[in-house]
Amino acid sequence: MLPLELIRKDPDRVRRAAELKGEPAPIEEILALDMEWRRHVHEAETIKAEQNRLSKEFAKSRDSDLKDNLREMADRSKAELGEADAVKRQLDDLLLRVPNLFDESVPVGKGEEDNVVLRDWGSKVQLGFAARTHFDLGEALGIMDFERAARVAGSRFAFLLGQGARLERALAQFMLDVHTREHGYTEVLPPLLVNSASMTGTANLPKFGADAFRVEGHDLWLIPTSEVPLTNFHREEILDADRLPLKYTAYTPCFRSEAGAAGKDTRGFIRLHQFSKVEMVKVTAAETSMEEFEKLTADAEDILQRLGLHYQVMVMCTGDMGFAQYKKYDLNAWCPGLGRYLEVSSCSVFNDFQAMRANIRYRPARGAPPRFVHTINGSGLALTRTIDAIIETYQRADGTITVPEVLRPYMGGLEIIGARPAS
RNA sequence: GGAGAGGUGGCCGAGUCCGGUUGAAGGCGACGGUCUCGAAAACCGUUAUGGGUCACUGGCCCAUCGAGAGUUCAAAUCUCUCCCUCUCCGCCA
Repeated sequence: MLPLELIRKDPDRVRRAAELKGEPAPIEEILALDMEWRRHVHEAETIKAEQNRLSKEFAKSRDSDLKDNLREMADRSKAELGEADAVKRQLDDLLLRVPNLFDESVPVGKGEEDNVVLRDWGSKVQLGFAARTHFDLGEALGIMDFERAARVAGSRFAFLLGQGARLERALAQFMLDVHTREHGYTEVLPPLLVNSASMTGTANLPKFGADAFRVEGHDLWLIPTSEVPLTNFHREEILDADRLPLKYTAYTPCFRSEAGAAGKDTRGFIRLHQFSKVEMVKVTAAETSMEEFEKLTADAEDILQRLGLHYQVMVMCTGDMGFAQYKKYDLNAWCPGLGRYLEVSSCSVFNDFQAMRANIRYRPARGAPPRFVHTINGSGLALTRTIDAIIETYQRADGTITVPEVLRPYMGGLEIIGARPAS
């Protein structure tokens, strides 16, 4: 969330950012409620101060007139405080619905069409034959099964089998190894269910509850991304500055209801209720967040490059970057079978927007007052779609798939998926 | 799941029965100072967070002892609900 102080001092800036993001922001209501809240708080505290003073006097005098007077004061201060709390609750709820500001470098735009490709790496693979889709190849090879998944769970689920399942395991190992050994991240195996406070901390609540799965009868949600447990790991903490930046990575399944995505990407291993992802999360000091954001993006790109996948880096425009993000890059990998790029990573910097919600602070120097940390996260990478890009990029004319060299050690030396045994 | 014990400041730990100058003793740690060539020891001092307000590089006030509600003039202390931790039993991977 944004500091109330900022909305008081510079409401126009907040209004403009919300407008360009295409998000409604209840600034007028907030300002009105803020005034009302402060009026009640001031009144309540004034009465309470006097009541506290006289109460000490009563402890000595036991004067019955004074007691009557105090009882009346207690009623009044309680009533005022009740009013103040009620208004504050409304105010806080509205504050959680105000979108984040965005960085100067973010292009202004309305939607997808206004995103800007910053750079690309590699080039579209020349196969020399008609490219097939990953789901076509995957089903033919018996490494993907959508039909049985529909029977066992429902639409938007998939089975990976045999060398396909192994491919995902290999990718996860490979990514985690690179991030932990070379990029300096700490590997985490987090809870896959989190409470509402955590979901609010990362801004998945209150606005986006419909996108996640909730466990019936419990205050628990299936994580839509491990960003939620990783970022909330330090919720309600004050960290020492010399510990920053903290860097975490986790391989987990992610669960999304995909409400509102009806009819979109229904074919293939693209938009599922459950998919897995290696996530990277950084907790940084305010001064270094933009730099660390670029580095985190580079860490994700490093994986794509080692896998030999052609991709582009796209900076999301104001209208497409999301409610909570301060700046966001999407990494899109080329899939020749689909004939389009698939988003395999989304890297975002939030500044203190999540930190304020999750109340994660750090002490810049000894004795200095605490400040909110900045949080950053990005996929490094989404496993499912990376598998799609690999299958489509490394497909061979006979429908088998070459295993990218960096993955072979993780696949027991296997070079080709689907090859018939030599015997 | 059953029975019991407990959750207090950066940490340890009093206080809770018998409610009141206790935002909280004492210890440890950390920081500043005295001493010393320097260090250690000793001694002195400092050491929570959020918020409101004002004649604002400071003062005054309010809140916070797991969370929430209640009783009371007054709650860390009494009552209720919830959450969490520990021990034992049961059950399991």
